[in-house]
Amino acid sequence: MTDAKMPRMTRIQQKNRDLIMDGALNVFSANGFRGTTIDQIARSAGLSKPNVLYYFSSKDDIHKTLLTELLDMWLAPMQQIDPAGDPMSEVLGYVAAKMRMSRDYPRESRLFAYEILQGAPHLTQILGGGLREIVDRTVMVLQGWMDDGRLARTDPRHLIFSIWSMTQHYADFEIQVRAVLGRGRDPFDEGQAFLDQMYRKLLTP
Amino acid sequence: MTDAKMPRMTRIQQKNRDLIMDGALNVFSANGFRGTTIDQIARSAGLSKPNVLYYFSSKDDIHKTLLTELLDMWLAPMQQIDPAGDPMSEVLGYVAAKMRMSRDYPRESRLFAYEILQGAPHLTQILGGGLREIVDRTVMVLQGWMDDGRLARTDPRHLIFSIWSMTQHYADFEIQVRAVLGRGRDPFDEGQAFLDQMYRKLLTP
DNA sequence: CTTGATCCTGACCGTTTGGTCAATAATTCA
DNA sequence: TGAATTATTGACCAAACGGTCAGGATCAAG
Repeated sequence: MTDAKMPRMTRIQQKNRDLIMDGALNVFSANGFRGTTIDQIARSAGLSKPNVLYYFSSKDDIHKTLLTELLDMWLAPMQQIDPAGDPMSEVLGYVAAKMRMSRDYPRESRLFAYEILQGAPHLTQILGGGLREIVDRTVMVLQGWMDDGRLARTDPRHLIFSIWSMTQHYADFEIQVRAVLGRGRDPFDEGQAFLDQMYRKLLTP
Repeated sequence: MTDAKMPRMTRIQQKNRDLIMDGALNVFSANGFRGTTIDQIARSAGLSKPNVLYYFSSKDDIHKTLLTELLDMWLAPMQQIDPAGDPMSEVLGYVAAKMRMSRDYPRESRLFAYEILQGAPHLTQILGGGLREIVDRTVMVLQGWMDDGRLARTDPRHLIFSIWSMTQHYADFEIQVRAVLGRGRDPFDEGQAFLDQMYRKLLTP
């Protein structure tokens, strides 16, 4: 689904577009859209500014492409929840997966955080459309488990919000977290342990 | 502590500085620091750009002043936790207070969210200094309650992180929350109910 | 090697932006 | 009232920024 749509893509095109996406992710996630210049992206990608604009028509184009390319990967963990699995394991597994995302892909987390904060100018369709459907599907699964008495009753949608906010907090506000915890501690390990305990307690029937 | 330090402040100065602070809060919280122009602040305040720069020396100055002026108010709820009060009520009261802040002061929430996301260029001192002390004090109180068996054991610092992230999520990512919930629902009321239930369950010994 | 397509860049352009300043208006107060 | 202080603004500047373009370099294929 990723690259099959454009068979006529040179190795150079492939490589440079990848470089630009990575550079753009660096800069956008650190400075937001308005705080990012094409020059910074070019420098981070190791290319010249006009060369960047040879592959993408505008800064907006880069940003939009980056968001849409990363969205699937970003939402993947929720879609891997298995309705046939053990409820507690599935939920805790999802929490752990999201926590791993925050640790391993903080740039992506911040990129989306900026976008939503900004009012999601490039994601409005997805927010009201695809995302809601994905959430609804998960809500059904959770609701089913609760109806079966295999999970304590809670509002499934706010449960999802809580997982999103708490896991992404460790990536988006990492500086604050580290400042409060001090040195020599691993925010992600500790956070993972805390969340595991928290959701086990909350969701045990 | 707020205005007593500068007795020689005209009514006009007082009024215009307030207008600028409010306009700046509007624009900064919506667009972030780099996404904000002095012209936008001036327009939102109903003043001209040079007039804004008559009261503040630079855009940076406006931003810094705004952050420091709002910080106390932002951290107030945590300092109102009463070590002599009932543990569960105090914690749930704090959660409710933070939730009310998200509903009533979403601009402030987003302002700080942008700042932390950005790497807190204007708050580094406060993050490593004052904030940590305030948190430490609260951590002591919580730890005491847990040691006395009046609250279930958890990591107090990560408990605080969870409260911050979940309550502020409803302000910072309000667009996403509303998109997922759909119309006709009150995110803040529902969120408050969810959090109340969640923390009651988590913290009951 | 030749040719056509792809790739790359220095120089450039118009606009936006943070900030300045001299001049004018309004306010304060003796 | 009148002088001194404070408040306000249009015009302006230099730097930064998004984006363009003509022309040259590189590459793939016959």
